[in-house]
Amino acid sequence: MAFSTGTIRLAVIDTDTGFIRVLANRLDAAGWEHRVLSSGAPVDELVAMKLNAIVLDPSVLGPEGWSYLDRVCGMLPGLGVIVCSANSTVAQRVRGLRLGADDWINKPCHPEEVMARVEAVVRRRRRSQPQPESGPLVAGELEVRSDQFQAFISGQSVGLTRREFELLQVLAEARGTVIEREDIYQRVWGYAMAHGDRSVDVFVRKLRRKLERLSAGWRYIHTHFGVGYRFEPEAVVPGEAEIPDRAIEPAVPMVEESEEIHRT
Amino acid sequence: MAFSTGTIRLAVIDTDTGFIRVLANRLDAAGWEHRVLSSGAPVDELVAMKLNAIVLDPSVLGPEGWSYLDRVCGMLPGLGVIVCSANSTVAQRVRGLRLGADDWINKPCHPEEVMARVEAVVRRRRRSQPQPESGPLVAGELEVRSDQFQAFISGQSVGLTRREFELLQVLAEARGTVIEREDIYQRVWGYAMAHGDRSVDVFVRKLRRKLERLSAGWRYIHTHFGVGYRFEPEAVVPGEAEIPDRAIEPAVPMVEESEEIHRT
DNA sequence: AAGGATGTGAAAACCCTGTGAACCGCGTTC
DNA sequence: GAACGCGGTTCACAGGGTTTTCACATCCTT
Repeated sequence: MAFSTGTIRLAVIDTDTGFIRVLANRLDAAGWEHRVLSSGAPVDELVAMKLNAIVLDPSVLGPEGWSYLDRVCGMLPGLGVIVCSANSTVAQRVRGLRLGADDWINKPCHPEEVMARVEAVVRRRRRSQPQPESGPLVAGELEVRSDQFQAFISGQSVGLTRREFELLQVLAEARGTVIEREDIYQRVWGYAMAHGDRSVDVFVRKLRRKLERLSAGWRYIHTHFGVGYRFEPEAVVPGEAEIPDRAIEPAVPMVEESEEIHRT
Repeated sequence: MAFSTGTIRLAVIDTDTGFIRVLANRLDAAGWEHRVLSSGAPVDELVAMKLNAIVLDPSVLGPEGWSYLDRVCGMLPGLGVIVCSANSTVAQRVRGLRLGADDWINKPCHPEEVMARVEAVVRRRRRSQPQPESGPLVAGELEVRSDQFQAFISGQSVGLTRREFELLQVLAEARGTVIEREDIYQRVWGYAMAHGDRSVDVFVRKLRRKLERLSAGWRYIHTHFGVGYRFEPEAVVPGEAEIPDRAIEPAVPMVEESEEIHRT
């Protein structure tokens, strides 16, 4: 499972329009979620934004700068704080860093460097902060627990192998979205899928079988012909199941055909 | 692994005598344990020093600078790396930070600022693991006492060596959670696991053997094929003999039976 | 109906873990 | 100073679980 950088949520607190515009461009290009604030937001608002880091120019806060910095660092020990100011002195930088800032950059500065420093700060924070562990993902009767590398149905382990589990996780995390085979392969195997490789199909088969054994009344993985697969827990209606002429795949009841097997 | 909170252990890799002398004075005054190296030490030597951070001037390494930086950051993800160089370009700083450096300072610089930045980096790394040390951890018949670097079963010492104890501690602290081999190695040995290293397996074997000798009725360490190990005390049910009764592939047999290769 | 795509079952290839023992480096003992 | 005990590392092999590969059946779109 190779997560790329994992997108970063960032807030920029500054009023220097030139700097902001250039930086925002780069942030957009890199796909970071960001927001620009023209004044110091209350700490609880920052909390609500669920940020990874903030870039702060203390000059927009005036004399309140130090106390604001202190408050933010104290209240949000998990937040990365990068100060970016013009004309700072050594004493100021030392004071800021001791107060809890993670880095202090001098303007003018290159947006690429700002981003690299934010990355460095967030990287180190993530490494040490054992992730809050997003609670177990639940869907239908299924429970996917990433801390166990395993899925459970009514408390029982589904007995998935590592690959099977990662496949399920990739699909389940995209709940409701169709993912193409190439993407699935890329995300689970970590490299590009060779032409004609059937691994994904085979693993979907194994997954379906194991899930079905413990959760017979539900269907979780749906096929989208010519595209890929989609995860979506759906209770099987007794009446329209088990169509005799298609003993193998009742997961695609004819009634829903246009919905199930449709290449958009 | 767990360093005390106060003092910082630092290595300075530089040959700039003026800079070194001034910095060393401050470090002494602050009571930091430090060492000056005039060339890049092999990674395993750095490991042995149990450092919190290094301050590195890549110019002493010549063209090897980048690869050295890469190697150090890759092998010692827990080490704080502060690069301190003269005449660096934005591109160089970005590259260094992306390679894994935590900060990049330009010379000339004030020693106080260097120290403040080192503190900031180390603080980031520590902030999360302030495990105020809970009392002795008890699991099944086992009692893990970190204050004695030893585990006990019904009052008797299990006779663990240091590595064995640290392995047990890492696993036991994560009670119930599967930990991957790479993570285990990283946390116990302190640096990245080389591909193909079997140390973890060997130590798990030793641990299991010693635990079993004094607590025959319990199993503590469970294997998760293709992933790693999980600590969880489980009483052995007399009725269920260790008969590897691998019946005719029930596909999802693992309800709660196999004890050695147990994947929940 | 043709042709490409997916479902299936099983064999073959590959990789992981358990295990015992040799091998090293170090500090202690004789 | 050499032998010895200890802890840690590296090897090699066995056994078996996992992944990949195949061949064929079935299904969908054109």
